[in-house]
Amino acid sequence: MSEHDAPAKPAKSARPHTGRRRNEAARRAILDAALRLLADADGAPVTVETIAREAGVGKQTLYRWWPSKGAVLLDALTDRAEQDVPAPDTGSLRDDLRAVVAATFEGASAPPTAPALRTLAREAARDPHLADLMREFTGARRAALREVLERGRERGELPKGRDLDLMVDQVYGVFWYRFLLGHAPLDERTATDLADSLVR
Amino acid sequence: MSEHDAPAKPAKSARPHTGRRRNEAARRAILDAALRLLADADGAPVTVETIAREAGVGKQTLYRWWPSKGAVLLDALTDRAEQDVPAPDTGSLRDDLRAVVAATFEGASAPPTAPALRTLAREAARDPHLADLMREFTGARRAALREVLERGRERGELPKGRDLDLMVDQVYGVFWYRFLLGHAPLDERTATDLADSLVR
Amino acid sequence: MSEHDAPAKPAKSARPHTGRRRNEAARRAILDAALRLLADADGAPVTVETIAREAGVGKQTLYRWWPSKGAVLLDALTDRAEQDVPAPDTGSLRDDLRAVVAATFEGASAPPTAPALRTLAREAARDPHLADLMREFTGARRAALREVLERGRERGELPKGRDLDLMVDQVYGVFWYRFLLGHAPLDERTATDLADSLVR
Amino acid sequence: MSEHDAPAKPAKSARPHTGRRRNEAARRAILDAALRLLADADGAPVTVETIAREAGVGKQTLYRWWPSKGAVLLDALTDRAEQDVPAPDTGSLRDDLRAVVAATFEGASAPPTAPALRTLAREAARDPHLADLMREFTGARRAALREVLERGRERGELPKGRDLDLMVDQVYGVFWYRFLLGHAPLDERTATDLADSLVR
DNA sequence: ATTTAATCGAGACGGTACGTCATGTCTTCGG
DNA sequence: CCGAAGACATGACGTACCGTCTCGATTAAAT
Repeated sequence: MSEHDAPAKPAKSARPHTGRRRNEAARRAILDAALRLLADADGAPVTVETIAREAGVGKQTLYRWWPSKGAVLLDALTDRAEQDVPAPDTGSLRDDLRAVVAATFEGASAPPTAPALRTLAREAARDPHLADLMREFTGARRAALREVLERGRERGELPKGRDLDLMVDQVYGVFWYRFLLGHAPLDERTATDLADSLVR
Repeated sequence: MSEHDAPAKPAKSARPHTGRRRNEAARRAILDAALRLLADADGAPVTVETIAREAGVGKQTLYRWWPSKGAVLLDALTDRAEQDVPAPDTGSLRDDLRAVVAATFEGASAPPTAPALRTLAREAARDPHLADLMREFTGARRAALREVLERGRERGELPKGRDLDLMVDQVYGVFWYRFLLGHAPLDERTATDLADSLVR
Repeated sequence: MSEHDAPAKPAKSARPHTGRRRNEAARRAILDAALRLLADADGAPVTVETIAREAGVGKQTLYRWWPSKGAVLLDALTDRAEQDVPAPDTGSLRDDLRAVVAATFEGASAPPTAPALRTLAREAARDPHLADLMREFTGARRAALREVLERGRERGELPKGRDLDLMVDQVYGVFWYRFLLGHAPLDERTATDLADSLVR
Repeated sequence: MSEHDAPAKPAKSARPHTGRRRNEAARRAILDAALRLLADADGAPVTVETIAREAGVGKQTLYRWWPSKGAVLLDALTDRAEQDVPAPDTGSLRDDLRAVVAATFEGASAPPTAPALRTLAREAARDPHLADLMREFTGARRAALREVLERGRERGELPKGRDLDLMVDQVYGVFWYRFLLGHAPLDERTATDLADSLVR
């Protein structure tokens, strides 16, 4: 996820690489600065210029490695939250579901992540490139949740006919809808209710 | 891209301005132009400048009557789709719900509305003012749906403990989530499944 | 010289002008700021951004009225030094010539003008647009000097065969050559010697 | 514009790099490329990047051997036109002068040199380093011409009081002034007239 | 019938951010 | 250790929109 399609392209056979290598420190500085700004400015602009200055980096370096500002932001976010797609397997669908939903709600509501995620969504709205990346990102999340549901169905905890994709979207739909509009809470109670409403 | 110098039929002659009273023709021209651009440019910018030019109107006229570009866009959209909040009352919660959900899905997927709504959501992401308006707009929709649910509960079709707000958000959450990401259909089948999953 | 071709363009008959008029204060502020920077920074960059900031003006305003940074600089310089093309008429070619050359040398060496003129020449080297303007500007100067010479020739102070254009270029050639390279002085003594060498 | 992706025959194969010793072939390739670009792009930018690419050379190789881009350009030009400072000695000042001036005019007007020289002057305007080199270069030319004049004065062809430096600058002043502005010719007729006007 | 005042189209204004370009330095690798 | 490749920090460039602010012309209501 850290790049987009870094791999392969062996091409020119004999010359695997020439020239100075990518500066890992600069990459980190950029992602850190991006995350910091994303978190600090709750919904505020977050300009490319600011990220670059904050990271002590030239704008060009940023544009060299990421196709758009949004890509940096998403990268910054996922790079940190890489592993936290839980997908537990307790043997009970209800429990698994409650855990996943609660973790999703809580993870996204925690102080560093929430504003960052919000800003990210805002940026994705006008940056088609970032929108694609977001689609990819959310796709991964959906897939993880779907697996939990499939396990439950195999255990017979769900009727064969249930539309699993719809169930997944009910979870993430509620999450994003409330997260972005902010008209209702995303607390543990809600998580439990939501999970229960699905496995009824 | 349909922007910079579209044929731009400003209809100059047919709409003299009035003085003293608000010029209704200008208002219509603006809303029409906004809707047209909103629909044409699926996700494209839609600048204030463009709306004004397309409507054959000065920017100030626009800012005189709407507090922000977003307000115009939302106005343009709702002005047309004012009445279509159905809220039927068949006596059966399941049937009412199926109808509302299906109507929501279908109404938003129809050619003129879908791109407009999508663009609107995109604009709302960066325009706090429009975001507020959207909150209001979606609030009205939620209230309408909630009424349907309340009627059902009063008829005993729902247990007392059910969180009606959560049910409402499951409907609109799924709708917006799929509508904006576009990873899964918003067809009649889905509408029925979703409605049924709630009144199980 | 202040613009480029502001006049005329009656065109559309009935509507001589619409929209806000050009802000003369902004124009002055820009020219003043440009001249100040031109003078202060002897050869230093003088960026568009700086001029705009110094003048308290948006960059766009600058680009709206001048086709290039260089145009602003030249305008700033000529706008102030408009009238000082002397072209005296004492009745004696030698005296006229001495006066013109000395005035040219002195005018360009005076503290506010010299650095500005130097910067201008530097900018003209990379800005084709400004180069054109400079050609125009120097052309006017040459024409003025040529008139002095023509008067002298008519009085019989110069043989019919003398190439007046060459004489003019000897004056301005020496001036610019020394002015830009700075290897030799442009003092009154030199002015006299140069004038005398031409009317020998 | 002959820049971004010109056919760019880097002549990759024919010039393997050496290691340890300075690669004379690289030096030649750089000077040749510089001269070619200098001549081709009459007034166009001529970036370091372009020279390097055109020469099939890394930028660093360039900066290792020359202190600035301008140094390369000047080197490229003089390297070729090294010897043509004529300084003839016919015994007649008028004839010597006519020869030098005509040679200067003609040498600089020849197709390969003129655009290169023009670009060089343009670059010198913004590159202080190159400006210094140009000062040196022109200084040498002036010295050569001054010698011719001194010989003439010793032969009594010039009065003791004449300011030789001024005479020199009249020649080179006219040359550069016309060369850079291009408002009048630098032909043989002009050369003769100019020489004659000095020894009158 | 005049005045008055708000409307209209047009468009200039001060800003902010954008994405690109060139410079000169630096780092890496193969020969 | 040279040379090609190319990443890096810097900083100016010219463009796009934003929302505000004049303009002169138009026109309905108040005098």
